[in-house]
Amino acid sequence: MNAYDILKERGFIAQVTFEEDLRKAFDEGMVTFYTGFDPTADSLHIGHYIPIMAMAHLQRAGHKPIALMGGGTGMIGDPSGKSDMRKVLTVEDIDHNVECFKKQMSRFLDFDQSRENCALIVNNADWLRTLNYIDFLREVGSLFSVNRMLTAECYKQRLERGLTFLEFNYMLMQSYDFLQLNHRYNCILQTGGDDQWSNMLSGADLIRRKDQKPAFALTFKLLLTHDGRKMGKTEKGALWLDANKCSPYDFYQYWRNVDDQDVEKCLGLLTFLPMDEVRRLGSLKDSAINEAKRVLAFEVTKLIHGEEEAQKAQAAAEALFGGGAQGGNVPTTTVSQDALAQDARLLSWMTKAGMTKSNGEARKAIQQGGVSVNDEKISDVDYAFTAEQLSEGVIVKKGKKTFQKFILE
RNA sequence: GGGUAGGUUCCCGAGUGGCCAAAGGGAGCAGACUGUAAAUCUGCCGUCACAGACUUCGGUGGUUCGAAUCCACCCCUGCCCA
Repeated sequence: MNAYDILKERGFIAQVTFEEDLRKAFDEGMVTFYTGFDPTADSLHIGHYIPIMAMAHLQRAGHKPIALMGGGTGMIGDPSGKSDMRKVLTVEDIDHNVECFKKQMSRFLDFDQSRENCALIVNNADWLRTLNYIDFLREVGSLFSVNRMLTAECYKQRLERGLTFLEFNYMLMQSYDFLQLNHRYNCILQTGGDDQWSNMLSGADLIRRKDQKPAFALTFKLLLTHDGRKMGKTEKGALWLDANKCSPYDFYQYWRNVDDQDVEKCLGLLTFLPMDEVRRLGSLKDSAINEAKRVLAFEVTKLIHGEEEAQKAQAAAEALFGGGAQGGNVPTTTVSQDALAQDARLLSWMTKAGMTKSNGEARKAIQQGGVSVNDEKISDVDYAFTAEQLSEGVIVKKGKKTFQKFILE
């Protein structure tokens, strides 16, 4: 099956240039393609996941992925979809973040150098940080029409709110990246999120105009819920792929709780399950669809955190929601003797464990009857743990879905 | 640089001397109903040692018994002009 059709069938594709030519290129041999990542944080989050999955699919189909780290462009900040100018990062921050990204990506892409289509990681700092301004203007700047740039959707909004020259240049930088990758690696396709469409188009255009060579752009759908909200936001912020920033259990729970209407879409985009299976699971109705959600949560957690962690998360979830039993891998907080002696109150421990944002919130949850300890509802706001209790471990439940285990050190 | 409109709690957005921890909406949390779903209804929604106290309305000073509200200077943002 053609690589393009695989992506299409699984629901990845939002916009493409020269659809038929690109499909043909995939058929004719190995296509080298790239996706850019802005290293503005020290972990990837779920928003990066779709492009990475797409890269993985394409690599499995025999094509060669390049993950381009925006070590240079990260110093500018992409204005697309941002209402305010981004904070400008230091060189040290960016270099650190690039390292973190590399690690996480190696779970999905094959970097084995002995393969012809092994994945590459390239940093655009290599050519951007040493760029000569005059040369750049003559070589690239002369090929861009400001008039046309101003009509691009990504700038329109910012024109009303203010746009700095620094940010305005982002499009040129990104286009120049594509040109460089084309020269260095014969890369002919850029993929990315749909919010990048205009930047990507201008890159492909640059190659076509400068070198009269074919170049393509392909965007993926953003991961949205059926009613158009961005997926992957939790009360703690973005859904990070790093286990320290978002535990495998929480990660599993997020997918276990997706809306019915979004299950099939998520299975197609976020797992490698065959599409027949995806469609079967997606067609389940009423409470039967919980089966599909279990599969989704397990598969996605497995891809990101490994099979062992996924199994632990699933076992913990099933024990907790199945009723009573002390699940194995619930997020756990260890309590030292000293700390207990200082403050044994339930509400302050809930806050320390991150179940609630403040003691006040914990207090309110208790007052409203939303907290139980070992399945026993707590109504006393001043409820305190005892050492005997904690030596066995205690499961605290807030609301229907938030569990935390406390155990004496 | 000049003129002008602004900067309010997680977000949007009211408030123009005491009745303001600050309307309304959204998000979030909890309760009911459910399928660990959605929709709906109800309560909560600055912090704390929680019937009380403390800290917030761009920043710093000032006027006042009392300031988110008035004054001065400063910082930031939009728009118009150069």
